[in-house]
Amino acid sequence: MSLRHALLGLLSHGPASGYDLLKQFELSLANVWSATQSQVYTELGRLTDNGHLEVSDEGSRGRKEYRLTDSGRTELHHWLTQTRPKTVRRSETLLRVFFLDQVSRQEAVEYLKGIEADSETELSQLEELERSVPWDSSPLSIYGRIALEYGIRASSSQRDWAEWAARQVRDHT
Amino acid sequence: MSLRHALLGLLSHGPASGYDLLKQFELSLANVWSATQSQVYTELGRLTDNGHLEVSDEGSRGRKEYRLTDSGRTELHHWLTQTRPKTVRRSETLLRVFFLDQVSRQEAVEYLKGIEADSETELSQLEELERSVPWDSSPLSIYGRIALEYGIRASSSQRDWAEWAARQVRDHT
DNA sequence: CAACTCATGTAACCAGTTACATGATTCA
DNA sequence: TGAATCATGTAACTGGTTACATGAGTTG
Repeated sequence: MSLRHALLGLLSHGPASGYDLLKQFELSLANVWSATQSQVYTELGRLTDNGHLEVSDEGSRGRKEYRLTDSGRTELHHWLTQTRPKTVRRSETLLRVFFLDQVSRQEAVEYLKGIEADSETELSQLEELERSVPWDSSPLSIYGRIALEYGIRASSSQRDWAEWAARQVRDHT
Repeated sequence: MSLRHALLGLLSHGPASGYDLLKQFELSLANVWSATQSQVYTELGRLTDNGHLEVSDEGSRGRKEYRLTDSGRTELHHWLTQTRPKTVRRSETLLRVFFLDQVSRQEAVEYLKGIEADSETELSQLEELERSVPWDSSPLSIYGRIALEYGIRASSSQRDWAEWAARQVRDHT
């Protein structure tokens, strides 16, 4: 369960409300981990119950500000250093490739060209993002830049693969 | 819900039992889509109820063989040509990168070197698989080869990224 | 004062995992 | 005859999505 750790991680940079955290999921974390509103509020409740977080302030409009406890910080550190990320082996894109023999060759090429176009679009967006962020030498900047670079390399690699794959199918005699 | 379409896709190559399909998930589909035993049997029941599949034979030991109906074939074709794969934006690996500023620089480098090693291992396994399969010019071979190539490119790209990232962190003054 | 944003909470549902339960057939 | 394999089914649980519900403060 990584949502728990995403929340602990975000709160390691300082206290925030559920609403604040939700914005972070939509903005900075959008390409890395998604979370819904109901999920965030529910998990904040659980993390408070088990002592990883505490409500540090209650503001207007029912706003509650959460702060990481020592226990929460320990849990975050443990997750970062003592556990290995589990890779999810589930790609809808690739699953379809497996069954492309069920459609005409032209339809298969169209599918792969669609993937190529989507990857190209994503790549452009990430490159634009890279240009627009004022990178400095702070830790956040360094690691944010590294995460972004991952996305750039991944979408570029996927674009090249899709282009190659479409050619394989088209040229196949 | 792609498990449904994975089952339709597998059955498009001919009738099979739940048990047979489970083997396919463990072998050929392992790197693309995973499914558990309970999931497969439950979904086969649902697909039979809604007419996408039919029980074509009942063998010994309670074995039931399922066959794709016209309705099922139509659904598979529709999924392949009329719907776009949705990309899951959820990477535990990358989520951790986002919070690496919470651990020492040495721990961060160790984490990234670990990713590099894991990607390298995966790459070797996929390359070994590629060498061991007797590829021919059948549709299954063509598309299987394309799917495998995706994995090879992805793990190679991830390895390079992790190596680069570790260097960024180590050399950062 | 209407529209918008801030802000939280919960219920119902869907997909996927783990675990339990059972029994038939094959093979050494 | 005991172990392995074939074969299916279901219950309990976890993580994630969609939808509903409510209300306080801000801004034009």
